[in-house]
Formats: sequence, C-alpha cells, structure tokens
Amino acid sequence: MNKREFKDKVYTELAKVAKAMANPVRLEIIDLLAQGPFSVEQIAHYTGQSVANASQHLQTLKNAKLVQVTRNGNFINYSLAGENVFNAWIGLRELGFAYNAEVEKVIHDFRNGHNSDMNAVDAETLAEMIENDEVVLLDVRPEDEYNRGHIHKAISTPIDKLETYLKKLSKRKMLVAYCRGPFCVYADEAVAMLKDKGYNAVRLNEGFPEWALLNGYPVDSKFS
Amino acid sequence: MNKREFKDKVYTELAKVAKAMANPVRLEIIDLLAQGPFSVEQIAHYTGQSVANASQHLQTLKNAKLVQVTRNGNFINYSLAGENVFNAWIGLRELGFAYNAEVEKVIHDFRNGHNSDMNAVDAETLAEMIENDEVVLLDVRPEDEYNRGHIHKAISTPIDKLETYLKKLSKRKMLVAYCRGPFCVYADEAVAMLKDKGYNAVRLNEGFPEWALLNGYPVDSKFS
DNA sequence: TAACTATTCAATAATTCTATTGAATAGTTA
DNA sequence: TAACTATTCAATAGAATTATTGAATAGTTA
Repeated sequence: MNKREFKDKVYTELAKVAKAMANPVRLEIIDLLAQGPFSVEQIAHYTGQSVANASQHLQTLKNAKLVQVTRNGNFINYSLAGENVFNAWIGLRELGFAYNAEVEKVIHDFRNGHNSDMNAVDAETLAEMIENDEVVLLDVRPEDEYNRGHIHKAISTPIDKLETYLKKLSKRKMLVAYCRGPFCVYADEAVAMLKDKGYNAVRLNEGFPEWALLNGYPVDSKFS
Repeated sequence: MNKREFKDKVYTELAKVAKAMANPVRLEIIDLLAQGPFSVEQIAHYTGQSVANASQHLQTLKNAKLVQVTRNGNFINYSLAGENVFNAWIGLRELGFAYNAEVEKVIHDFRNGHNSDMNAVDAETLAEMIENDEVVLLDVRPEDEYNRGHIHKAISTPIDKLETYLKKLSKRKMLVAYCRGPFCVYADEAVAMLKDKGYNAVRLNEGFPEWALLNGYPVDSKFS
C-alpha cells in the first residue's frame, strides 16, 4: 500500500461516517437518541417519518456504527453507539451555529414567534440559580425520558400535561423549563404558556444531554 | 412556521454542513488546511487532485462556510474558517477511530509495513520528554509550514531533505518526528529512515494542529 | 404450531453528487 | 494595453442518495 492508497482509504472511511450524518432526518434521529434508547416506531413518530423510512435511515446509521441495537420484547431499541457520537454531533452543531447565519436566524425567528427569544438562560446561570434555591426546574419532556435521567432537583411536567401541574407552581418563583436540546421546542411552548398565565418562566438554552455530558452538572439517573 | 417546519429547517441547514464534510477529498483538504492557508494549486498537488476538481471542492467548502478566502498576489489562498471547523473535524475523526474498526486497521497495517507501529509517542509523554531535555524534536513538514508555526524547540528537517541533516543528529538522543496529523505519513517515513540508519526515533502520534489547538502545548508561531 | 407484531427488505423514480474536459474569467505584471 | 497566470465555470455522464410503496421476515405470544 503506498502513501496515496493509504490516505484514500483513511479519508474514505471517515467520509462514510460523515455521510451517515449528512442528512437532516438522520441528524434529528441522532439528536433524539441523545436522550436514550427509542424503538423504530417511536423514532418514526417523533421525527415525522414513515416507519419504513425511519428504519432505512437507522440501517444507514447502524452500518456507520453510529447507533447500536438492543431488543426488548417485540421492540428493537436503537441508541447512540457511545459518547463520541454525541461529541461529533455537538461539534457539527456548534460549527453550524458559529458560521452559518441561516441556522441562528431560523432559531431566532422561531423563538421570536413564541415571544421567548430573550427568555433563555445558560447552564452556568442555571447552576447558580439552583445552588441558591432561586428556581423551580421543569423537565417538560415525555415522562419516560425524565425517568431515564434528568437534571438534579428537576420535576417532571410533560408539556402535554403541563396545565394540570399549574396549581402546584408558585407565581413568585422563577420557573426554568428544559427539554431535549437547543432545537427542542417543548421548552419554548412551556415558557410561552406559563408566561401567558402570569408565571415567571424562562427556558434553558440547551437540554438534558448537554447538561449531563458537556457540562458534567449533577443529574439523577437510573444508572448512577 | 410550525414545529415541524422549524425542525426541518434547522436540521436541513446542519445537514448541509455535514454534507460539505461528507467526501474524502474534502476531508483531506480540511485536514491539510489545519496547517494554515494554501493556494488552490498546492491543495490540488497535496491531495492528488486536478486543479479544477480541487477548486470545485473548495467552492463546496466555501458555500458551507467551512473555509475562507484571501488573495495574495496572483494566488488565492484558502484556510479554515475558524477553530470550530477543526473541532468538528476532530470530533468526526475521533468518532471514526472509536467505532470504525476499519480506520484503525488501515492505519495499523500501513504503519506495520513501515515497521513503525509501536514507535509512536503521545503528546503528554512528549511534553514530559521535552521538559526533561531528553529529546530532539524534528518537524518533517515542508519548510514553509514549519515557518508558519511549529512545536516549541522543534527544528525543521523536511522529509525530502532529512538526509542532509543526519550528521547533525546524535545517535544517543531520542529523536521524535512529527508532521501534519495522525494520517500524515512524513513522520512514519522519517522514523523508518532514521531507524534504518541506526538512530533512536519515534513519531508523535498526532501532528502540529492537535498539539497547538487541542492540547494547548507551547508553540513558536509567526503570530504569537 | 398459529397468529400477530415490529421491523426490514426490494424495487422504483426523482434528485443530487462527482470527476473530467475544455473554455471562460479576473486579476497581475510588463 | 497586451500577455500571462491562477482560478473558476459549464456541460456531461455515471454513480449514489432519497422517499414511497407494498411485500417479506424474524421474533413473540397465546
């Protein structure tokens, strides 16, 4: 094997990994699987795809070793192959944020539409607020995602049942809602609704996996 | 804009960035540009592409905002758009290393062919060796890359002129060669040649940009 | 074993990507 | 201004990718 053949092989192999990430549906799947394992049907549902199409994309991700498979009864569950997959996804996401004005613009426009653009708090600030007991932290993801792991001291208030929790929340305390990540809109919806009802609410600008894996802040988890 | 439209737009924009990286030639270009700016002709030469083809790939990278352009006389120089591009590339590379056995195998096989598989040292170890003055550090990249920036205390011994430097090197000291990165083979060639002539030589398992940007170890640079 | 269920496969047409070739362009030097 | 040079553009054919549809499969439950 000469120099050129060697380089061709190495970069071709790495390009295969990049190709597996080079599709919007698959990126959304990766972002979703950062929460934990999901069945094909769940993945199809959350990403708005047909089951066959979701399955096809999952095969692509599996072949590139980005996801792994476990069986649970009738269901096949997919999850990220490891922390490096999340890291690569974050690297890509940060790159998109930094140099592609289009990405920021879309987010900005969307949040403006929800009157929540200025209502985001970063992880560091939130950590301080928790420390000082200044905040009630709301995990607005579906309950089973909360059960797998959540930010320490957060309470589960899934977005579609949030209204039933309202009476337990104080209008004097600051409420911080978080969900799956910066592109997850449950938190935006929660903030919009809470403010509408007269509560003090902001969202965390990222989500659970960033809190846990990037920042290493405390979590409550089944596994710890 | 509803939820689904918002997500589609965000993930589609990020997929564009991933698509720009999803090609072996473009990954090799990114890896090369991590050394600093190069002209189209140089890029074509180092990657073994036609000028027209290299230019086309550079347009793709430019449209995705991964590279930027400066003009210098008759030449147009391309360089990475920023540190986030390097970070994303490293994220991808580490992912390939970790889960894609094929990548490791190719590297292993190639280095075995050069009898140098076991002759690599990592950055931390090298930093200690430098500290203790146990080592002579050889930058075997082309001289102009050395001039742009190199590891502190390294001397320039470009691979194609390495033989002329031999008489100045001691057989009693350990020699460590480095080049552009883990896939750069100049360092392997240097180690093979040096050992053949009876010197003690190993390569650094990564290259200059990793040393400088990832590990933050000391460098000598035009700009610092 | 039979029925059932979640998932995968296969075929297809539309779209996108890629390397090659040779011509066109923009900027520099004389 | 004219000649020159580095780079880009345009056209093309072959290859790869994608969503859709409906059928096939493997594993589970009764």
